[in-house]
Amino acid sequence: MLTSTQVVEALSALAQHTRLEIYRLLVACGPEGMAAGKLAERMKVSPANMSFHFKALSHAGLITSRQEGRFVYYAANFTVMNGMLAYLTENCCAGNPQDCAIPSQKC
Amino acid sequence: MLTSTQVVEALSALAQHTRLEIYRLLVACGPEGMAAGKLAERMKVSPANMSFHFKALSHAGLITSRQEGRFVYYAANFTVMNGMLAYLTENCCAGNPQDCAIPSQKC
DNA sequence: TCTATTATTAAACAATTATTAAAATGACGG
DNA sequence: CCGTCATTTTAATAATTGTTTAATAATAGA
Repeated sequence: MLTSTQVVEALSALAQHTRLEIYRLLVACGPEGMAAGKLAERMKVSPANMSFHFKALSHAGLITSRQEGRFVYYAANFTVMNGMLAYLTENCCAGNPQDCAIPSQKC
Repeated sequence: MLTSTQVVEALSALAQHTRLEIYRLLVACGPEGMAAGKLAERMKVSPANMSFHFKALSHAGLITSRQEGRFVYYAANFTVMNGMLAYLTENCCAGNPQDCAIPSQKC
């Protein structure tokens, strides 16, 4: 279970065009992930800027990294994404995943 | 279907403590929604600041508003939330809602 | 109409974020 | 060790965001 602070952090990390694309790409890449440089080239973003975005994503726990020789591979971590989706579904969707139905009247 | 730009906008709108709480509260409130002032009081936020946050949320399409006498009632709109969840599930979760499984290797 | 109430807008400011360029770190092969 | 490659860090800057205060609408009731 994620705290609301963790959810806000994850939302912030994904609330930016470049980072949402990075995450999408890493999801498609699978558990092996992709080297930082290759990702930077693929996204047409400078390596320094890429590092900045990696930091935001990994601080939120959305990606992991591992060193392999001179390369650093990044990969998507689904745990936080799942936690975020669960939080939004339970707390912001009246508990109805696919069709957020009419919620109970409480005001 | 939401565009990635719409998804980023929705994520940005929710990627802030006060606004996530506003949305949560409005979901719990149901379709009748809640008056702006009451919500501001409940959240311990100044009316002006509240208006600022309302604007972000309604610009993203996450809430709607209606005038009723002197009051303006805000209510959660599930359409965009659903679209956002669908986008994240399909594009950022390898299509596996509740357990984002091991995705296909593409890199 | 005058006044009180409810909410939004505008202006000002502090704080945060995204980007770039330059310097620094760490890893490998000779 | 040296030099090079891959990445990160730092510093500087522009742009965006969140908050406050004051001013402005819009509505309702006396």
